[in-house]
Amino acid sequence: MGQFTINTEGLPFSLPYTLDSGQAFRWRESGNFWYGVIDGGILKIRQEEHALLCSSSSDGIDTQKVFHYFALDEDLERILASVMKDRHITEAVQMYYGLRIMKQDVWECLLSFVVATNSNIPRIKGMISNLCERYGEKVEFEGETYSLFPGAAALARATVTELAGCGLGYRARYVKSISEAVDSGWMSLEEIRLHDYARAREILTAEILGKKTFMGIGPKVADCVLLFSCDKTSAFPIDVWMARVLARDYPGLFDAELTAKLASKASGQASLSEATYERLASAARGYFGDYAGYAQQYLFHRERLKEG
DNA sequence: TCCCAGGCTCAAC
DNA sequence: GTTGAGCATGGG
Repeated sequence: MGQFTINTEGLPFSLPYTLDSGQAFRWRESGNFWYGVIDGGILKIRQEEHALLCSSSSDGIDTQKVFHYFALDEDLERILASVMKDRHITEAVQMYYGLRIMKQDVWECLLSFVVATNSNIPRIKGMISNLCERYGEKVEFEGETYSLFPGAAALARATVTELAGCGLGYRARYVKSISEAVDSGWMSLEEIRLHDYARAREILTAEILGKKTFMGIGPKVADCVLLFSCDKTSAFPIDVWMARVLARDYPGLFDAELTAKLASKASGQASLSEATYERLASAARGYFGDYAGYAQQYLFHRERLKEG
């Protein structure tokens, strides 16, 4: 039950670019305000010239929490300067200046991107919304009822059929087994967060006897989770949109063989093998540096909006 | 109606 | 190790 204002003078930040760039799927805009869930409570937020006007459903959500969630404590100017290596990324940065990589909850981020595979953003929002409405705790705020993101225990209790009923399709069994792994403590998301990028990614995509430890988590999902919720800013997720950008604007980064595989991925004809994905992402990380993930997000956002 | 989507799994080479 | 089919579903 708090209202507070955050002074953002001299702090490059765009709330709409950040919330609408495909890194989080639960924020909703209504009447000049954005509504979302942070830390088990509701946050209502609007950006003005030099301030963020905030209201929240709980006292736990304060200036410090909001600052951290939107990564306002990061030196964006320095970060962007470090990735502006060419005219393509420079143009994207200029167009969407102020877009930040949020620091999301790991569990919500992991489930969201597992569910996101081979789907599109509007539909992803629908699937996640269904999961929240059916399995999430309810919170009252300003006379309306909001649903929190369901915990691992609640989803582990659901049957695969029930989960599929949320529109998840074949992803339902991935959600079920990952929920069970987290609920039982077999998979520790907080521990994964503590490792460096390479090790964390190794754990997420590990295999036992030639089979995935956690079904539904491939290299791309892992990169999204690491970038958006584990502070691994060098992670460079490559989906069809990014394959398109790389094939068209960055052919010089890869040899002929990799460029050809990028092109077939970009046109939806084939998906990338784990080894190919790693070669591509590694080249991109090497080129853009420690904040390659920021470059990726600006390029992704621009590419997606080109369609209109 | 058809095509596509913040890909992944699994069998077959 | 690489490749290719199959996958559930709904938005455009």
